[in-house]
Amino acid sequence: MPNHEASFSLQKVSELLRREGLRMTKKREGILRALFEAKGPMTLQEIQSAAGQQSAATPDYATVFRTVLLMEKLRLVHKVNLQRSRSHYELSDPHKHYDHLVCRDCGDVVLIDIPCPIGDSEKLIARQYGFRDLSHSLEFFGVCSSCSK
Amino acid sequence: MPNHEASFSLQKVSELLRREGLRMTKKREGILRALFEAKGPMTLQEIQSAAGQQSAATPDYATVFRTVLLMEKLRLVHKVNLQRSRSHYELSDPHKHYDHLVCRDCGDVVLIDIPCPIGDSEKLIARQYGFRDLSHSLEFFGVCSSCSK
DNA sequence: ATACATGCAAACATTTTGCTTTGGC
DNA sequence: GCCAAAGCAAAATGTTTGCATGTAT
Repeated sequence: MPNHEASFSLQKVSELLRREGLRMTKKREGILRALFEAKGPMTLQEIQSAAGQQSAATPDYATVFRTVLLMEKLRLVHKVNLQRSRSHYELSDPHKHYDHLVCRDCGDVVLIDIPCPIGDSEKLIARQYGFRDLSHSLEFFGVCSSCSK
Repeated sequence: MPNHEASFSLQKVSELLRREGLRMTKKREGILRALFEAKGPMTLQEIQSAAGQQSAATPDYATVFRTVLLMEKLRLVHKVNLQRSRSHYELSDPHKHYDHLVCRDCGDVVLIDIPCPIGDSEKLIARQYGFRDLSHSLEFFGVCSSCSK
């Protein structure tokens, strides 16, 4: 059984950082673990407190901010648009592509793992508009069943 | 030739407001015109200054904020996720569905009018997850040709 | 006359930065 | 020991609100 995790693990991130002359620290490890175990997109605050439970010491907010920024630059993490005041982040694990379904009323977020209807469009658009290195972000908004009552 | 604009005009918005006991004012008209004539998603600041050019007096920022908020509640306007610090807004004209292609480097936004591959998924998802009243937001990110050089 | 709409200024939330100290290699 | 990372606190940015004033009906 192929282990997809293996291609996107702390190990790998560690190596990636090394190659850039950067370091894998306890704090970064905690932050990454938090993201690995996330049930859905997280705010910086949520990442911070989840990271705190991973290892004893809760990282400073600025540390979380800068680490997530770094991961974003390395394209290991990306923002998710949930139409809220704070940003939410998620791992860019190529083996887990999730789109999101958000309740406009209570804000609940459901991960939907539909066979992504976008992959083909992506190539087409890249060619047509001369863009390269495409990715996309797809969110659905609606009213969930509890809020419909 | 059917006039699609007719179903989504100042007139119509005016009536909609009336029905809610609200008013169509000069300022609101300017703000709406700015949105009608938008070349792409706009920030509140951009809306403010474009509205100022529509009519002589530039509306206060708070007025723009509250007007856009109101239009959002009426579902005439929605936020677009461009992964920037400020929010961008766009008319929810049902006859013009645009998805966006954003350059990760220079931030340029291109409107793409592809035959939307999502409509079908929407119904499916609504049924499967018990959500109603679905809409979606789809953005592509990549590097544009100028930035590739 | 009565609300709704606006402007102005202040409050708030969140993100971002500067600088000092700590710690990985 | 050197340089990156972390912590702390302050600044910057963007959004939201309160209240007094203006204006449409």
